[in-house]
Amino acid sequence: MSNNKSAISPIRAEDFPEWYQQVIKAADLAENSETRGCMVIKPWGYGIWELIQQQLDRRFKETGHENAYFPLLIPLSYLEKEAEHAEGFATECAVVTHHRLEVRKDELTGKTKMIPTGELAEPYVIRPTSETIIGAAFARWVQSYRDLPLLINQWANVMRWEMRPRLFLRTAEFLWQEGHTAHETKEEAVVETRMIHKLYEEFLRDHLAIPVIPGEKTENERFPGADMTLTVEAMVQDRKAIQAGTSHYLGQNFSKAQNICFTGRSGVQEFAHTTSWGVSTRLIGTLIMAHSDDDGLVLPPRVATKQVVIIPVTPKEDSREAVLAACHALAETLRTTRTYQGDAIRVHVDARDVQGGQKKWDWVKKGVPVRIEIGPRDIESRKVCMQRRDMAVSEKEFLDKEDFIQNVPNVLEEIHTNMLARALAFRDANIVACNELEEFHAHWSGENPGWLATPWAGTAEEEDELSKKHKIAIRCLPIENAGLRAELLGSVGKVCFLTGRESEGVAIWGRSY
RNA sequence: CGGGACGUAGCUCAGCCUGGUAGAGCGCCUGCUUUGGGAGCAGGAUGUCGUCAGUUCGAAUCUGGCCGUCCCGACCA
Repeated sequence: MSNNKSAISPIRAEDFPEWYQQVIKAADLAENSETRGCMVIKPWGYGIWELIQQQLDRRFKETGHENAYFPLLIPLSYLEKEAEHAEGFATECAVVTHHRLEVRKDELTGKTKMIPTGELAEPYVIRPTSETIIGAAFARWVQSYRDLPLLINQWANVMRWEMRPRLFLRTAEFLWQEGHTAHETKEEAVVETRMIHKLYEEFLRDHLAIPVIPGEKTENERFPGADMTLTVEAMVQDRKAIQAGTSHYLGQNFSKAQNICFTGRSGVQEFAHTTSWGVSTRLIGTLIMAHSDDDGLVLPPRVATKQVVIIPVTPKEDSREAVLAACHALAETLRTTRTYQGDAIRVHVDARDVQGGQKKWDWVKKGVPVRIEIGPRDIESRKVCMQRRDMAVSEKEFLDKEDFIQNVPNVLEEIHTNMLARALAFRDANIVACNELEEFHAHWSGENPGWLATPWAGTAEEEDELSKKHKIAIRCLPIENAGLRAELLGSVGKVCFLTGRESEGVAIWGRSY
């Protein structure tokens, strides 16, 4: 039975937030758990995270960083050391106050109750981020300028008691990596901050096929306790912005608060300059919203746990075995002789005992880049039927099997390139220059307004007022070569649209997640 | 954390107003038919009705607390 209905309901145009949740469900990526605000990441979702981890971890190590691990629980007093930082996180901390449970049986009902006892003298905070406890370790580890730089990363979970959780985008507990480094000079620390910023930009582009605008946050939007916060901002399909990664130069704020000091080259005690930077499972939410369509998830090939799925077509019992054998043989050939981006092609033969149409749609919804069908007729003609997730579900291409085998890496790369180009075209079509205040105000009344690029010389208070009024924010002040169209940048004036003062640079405004 | 809606089978939901201990569709299992495709027919299994307490002879149904989900707002490194 053919129909032209989409696999996901509602579709994006009808109800974007609901569509997002349905995509996650249909692809079996994650689900809400019984713990408030926390998700269970299911194998198909966790597999994406594992690939993100592997590929990022490789790059961190190439740039000189080492992994370590620090405690989940942070003494409350540590958080109190840096006032601005403490305030920034105060409202979203889970606190551990007891260290044992007393078992009590209700005499009447026989039910068991667990009562927390053994109150702690000093409560612990479940880390919302680890600056303070890693800083405390750095203070012990650093004695001399010869101990610097210290380049540490940890893969960990953190917890922020979010008021409005959303799968992957904002969960109470989430997985991330947090880099923490300490340097002898400001210059070195800033170079580190920018280097990681660039690394994130490239990772998003080259691995997740998401174009981002690299830029700096204004003072209002900065990480609590940072001197400079760099961000990579992605636009998703409802034209909202997602901060996909951040890299902070923390100055000497944390080193002074935590006494990360060392004897410098001239024999004088100096405070280290520190940085921190991170990306999280929010990247998965970002890639879902950036790429998926009304038939479900669309996975960028590099983070697809299965890049090619082979579906046997077995219309008759007597040819079944031959078809299955051909499928497994093709899978084995692809696995052992072909690579994509340095890794063996990840191939899967779907030999489940379910209808072919069902299999096909399952893999469409899961976003597998390439689907291959092989039936008795294809074996005879030495062909395969290829379908690509970046094309319409109904589109098929019959290819000579040997050509296909040769071409698989190119096809995957083509899908990646297509996805990136599509996302880039969408983003560019939805950022416009704005030089007039009236025009600026009018822009935000639309349903899903895109972003504005404006000249800007306002104060923090003026920025705050505009932000609150329209529920927007300056997403970033783009750095040089941020990848924005020259035509767009060319039409941004030199005079601030709000204050009339000479503009200090371009600001990108948008609504965000 | 404020305002609103909701919580019944794996999923989507009906039943609740007018209390008498559960239903549909989809999914699942079995069989037959079908087979380049999200199929059809027949039969079958599955629920301490979110949780705790109260009212009552009796609670999915009435009342209250708590927990959770979704939407709007505040918050969001």
